[in-house]
Amino acid sequence: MGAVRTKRKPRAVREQQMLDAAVQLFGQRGYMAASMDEIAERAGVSKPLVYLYLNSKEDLFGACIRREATALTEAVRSKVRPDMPAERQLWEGLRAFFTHTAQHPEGWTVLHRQAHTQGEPFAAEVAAVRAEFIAFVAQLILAAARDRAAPCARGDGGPGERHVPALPEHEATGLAEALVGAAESLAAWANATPGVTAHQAAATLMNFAWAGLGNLMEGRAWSPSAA
Amino acid sequence: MGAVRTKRKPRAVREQQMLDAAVQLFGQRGYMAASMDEIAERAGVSKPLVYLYLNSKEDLFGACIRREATALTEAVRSKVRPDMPAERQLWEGLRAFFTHTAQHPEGWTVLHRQAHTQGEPFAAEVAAVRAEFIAFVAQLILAAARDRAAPCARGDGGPGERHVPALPEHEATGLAEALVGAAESLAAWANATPGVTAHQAAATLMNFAWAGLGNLMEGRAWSPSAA
Amino acid sequence: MGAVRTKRKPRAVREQQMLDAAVQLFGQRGYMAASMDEIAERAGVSKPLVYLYLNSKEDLFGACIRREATALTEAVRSKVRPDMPAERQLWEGLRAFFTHTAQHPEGWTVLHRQAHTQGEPFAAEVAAVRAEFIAFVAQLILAAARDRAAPCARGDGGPGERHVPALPEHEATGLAEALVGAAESLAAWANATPGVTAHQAAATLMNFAWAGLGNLMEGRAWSPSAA
Amino acid sequence: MGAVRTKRKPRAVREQQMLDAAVQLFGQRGYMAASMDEIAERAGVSKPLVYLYLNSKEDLFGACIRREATALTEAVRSKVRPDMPAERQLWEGLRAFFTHTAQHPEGWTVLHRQAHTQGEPFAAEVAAVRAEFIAFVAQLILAAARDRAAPCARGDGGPGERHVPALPEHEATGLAEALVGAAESLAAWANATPGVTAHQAAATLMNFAWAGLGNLMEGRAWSPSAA
DNA sequence: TATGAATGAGGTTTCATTCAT
DNA sequence: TATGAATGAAACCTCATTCAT
Repeated sequence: MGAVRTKRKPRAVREQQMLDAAVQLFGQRGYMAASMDEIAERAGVSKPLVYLYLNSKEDLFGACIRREATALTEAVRSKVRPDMPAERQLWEGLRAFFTHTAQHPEGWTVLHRQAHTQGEPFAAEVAAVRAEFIAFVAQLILAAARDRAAPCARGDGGPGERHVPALPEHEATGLAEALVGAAESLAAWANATPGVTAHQAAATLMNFAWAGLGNLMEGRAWSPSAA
Repeated sequence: MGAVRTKRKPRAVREQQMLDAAVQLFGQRGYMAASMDEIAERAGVSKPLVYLYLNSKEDLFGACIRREATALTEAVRSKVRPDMPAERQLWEGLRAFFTHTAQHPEGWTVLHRQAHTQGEPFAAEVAAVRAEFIAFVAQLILAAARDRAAPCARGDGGPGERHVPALPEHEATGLAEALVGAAESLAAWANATPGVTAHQAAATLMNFAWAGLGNLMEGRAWSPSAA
Repeated sequence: MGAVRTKRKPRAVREQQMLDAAVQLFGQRGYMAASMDEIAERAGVSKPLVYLYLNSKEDLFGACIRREATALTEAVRSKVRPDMPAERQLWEGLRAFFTHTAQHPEGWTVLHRQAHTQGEPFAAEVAAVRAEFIAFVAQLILAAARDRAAPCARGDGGPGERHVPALPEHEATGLAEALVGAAESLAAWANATPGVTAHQAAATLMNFAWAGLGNLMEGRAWSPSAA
Repeated sequence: MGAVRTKRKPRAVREQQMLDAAVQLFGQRGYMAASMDEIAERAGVSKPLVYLYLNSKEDLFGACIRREATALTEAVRSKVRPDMPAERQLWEGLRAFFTHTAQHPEGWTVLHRQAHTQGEPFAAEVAAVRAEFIAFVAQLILAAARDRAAPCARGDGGPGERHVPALPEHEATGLAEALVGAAESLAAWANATPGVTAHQAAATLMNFAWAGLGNLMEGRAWSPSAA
């Protein structure tokens, strides 16, 4: 069965067909359970052609990961301008993220679920992309901390004013990790829950995170002793 | 080569050996890449015995998931008493969660990474456990909302007092999803980052989440128009 | 069709069946053209069993080479006693060699034809066995040279007597190489020519070689200028 | 990667390029392990062109064998004149043989090693060439026998003179087989041993063979009872 | 209870070969 | 003349699973 087998397309076209099929199947079944037979069939080509163009199952998987990671990164980057205030950057970034993952659910599954599961070449590859995201978010958090601190610094300097130290970088990374983790989880949830839009998911997360971060930066840290 | 093969142990003991081996290997290699041969060898028994006791690879994987899910649930439940305030419940629950995942990294990997990537029987099983967690956390959030609302309600009732409506359940679920997602992510991060203790991970997450939730419940919701 | 598939034999038996089949097919078709499918079928077992016991096609081929090389070496060694005179040792060795190669033609083909053809692991293996043979024959030639020289030395010592220098080792190796090459070639010829017995082949080669060697050692070397 | 692909060469040139590449690869890897892909690449042409000119892998291999066999035969034949004495013919022929095999090692490998190991079409082809060589050498041996016998016959006819019967043809063939086998073996040995020249190899073999043959023809046959 | 012996089915990969231009 | 695009067939190898003891 499979797709109709059209003939004699240029290489680039066929390669995209293959990657599309592969992302779908890797997303649905996982790396090992997706067979090259099935991928070739869904791409509408014969198996040898897949090997001719993409070399091996591992290489094919790697190509999928790279394509999807690049697409996601681009989608987010294109919406985030460095001259926006940090808060706005975060909001736009999250919206782009949830929008993209909603439009490419299999791609997102491959990146989020499957790539980690396989051995070192792939785990490392997605880990690198993810680390970039984390670092970016950590920078935003630090920038936001400065943004909030500035008005205070410009304040009256009266006796009640507490100096707000810059958030330690190490702490910012932990927070970024939490935020990104929450985002990843919400993306899967939004994809699986009908009626939840990307906009809503982004708003939920901003609600959850932003105000909390604000409090935190103003020195009102939560402490176990309070509980 | 393989564990020492001692003889004639009672069934329960043998079964635990097998599950231990299986959890290790499923965690390290994934469901498909872990072979029954290797599992049997690492368990120190012959392959037919594995089949005699656990029926099939699928059943074995299911048994692993159930055992690990139960253990994790138990670990958390045993630390959370319903008569604690919601905030304390959340704190203790998170601490238990991070402690357990740190002590059973392969089990956590099986639940978090591997179970999702296989077909329906397992994804559903682990999703069910996760849904319980989410529901529990959502309840805590709603309870906390009430806790915070109560003092206000008991307040002076002066003109400035705004009535805080109960957080809508749907919203609470989204927040719980985000919190649990953040927790899962932090668990993996803490396991992979030397020097991060379960205590610290829990505190980071409380810091991140709790204050924000508080703000949110007091009506200071974040809104995109502000950005 | 293949052999009748009898059941539940002990491992050692099955392994010999497999090696028998493999030697036959490797001999007839060559390493690459012989398929594991066909080997398994001819051995009367399923393919996975071949892999279970012999690991891989390469290992199987290696096992064949080692078995056949050992058998040939043993056959020759068992007939050659170091206390025989060199001439007798050579004769008995050649007879044993031609007898064995006549009785195990496929084994001989594997050693002589196929093993060289494949990459390094095997070429080296047979080259090692062959080098042992060459060295052994070279020793015999040198010993024979001494045997022949001795009576002369015990001669009258008159003015006509020329001292015969020990044959240089390097030369002996070249001669041994030629002799062994001739033997190898004659073995194939004898196998392919009906009516030529091992005894005759051995006698032909002794005729060809021994007298010539004798002349050579007595100083009557052939020289191009004579031609 | 691969040879530079120049354009529009006449067919004969292209064919030689292909045969050159094929002989190299068949010699290095063997018939089955050499792929048409690699041959085409090394020849600097596309694969369909190889098929256009040479039809199939089998035909290509056959063409290689024929080309190399013809070249070797020509090289030897051009140095051997029927009016030379048999001894001289043998010496010149051997020298030409060792010289040619040293200059065309892959071609020699294809003829000596690879052609035999494949199925019937090729083994027969190279066997035919070899049979011609053997027959030629057998004739030389018989001729030499007559050369040697003649002077004796013309001798004094004194009482000690034994009549030397013409060497039986069957015997001559066996001896020729041995000689050619030795030559083949020495060719491989000389190719693999640095510092051994074609001249030396030829001399070694003449030394080994000629004197022995002489003895043999003079009736001093070796006999097992002597050993 | 426990295991050595055995296999059907299916995986990835490669190859010789052809079509359409 | 020459080639990029494409594939049927078959190779090696592994796995989950069962049988007979």
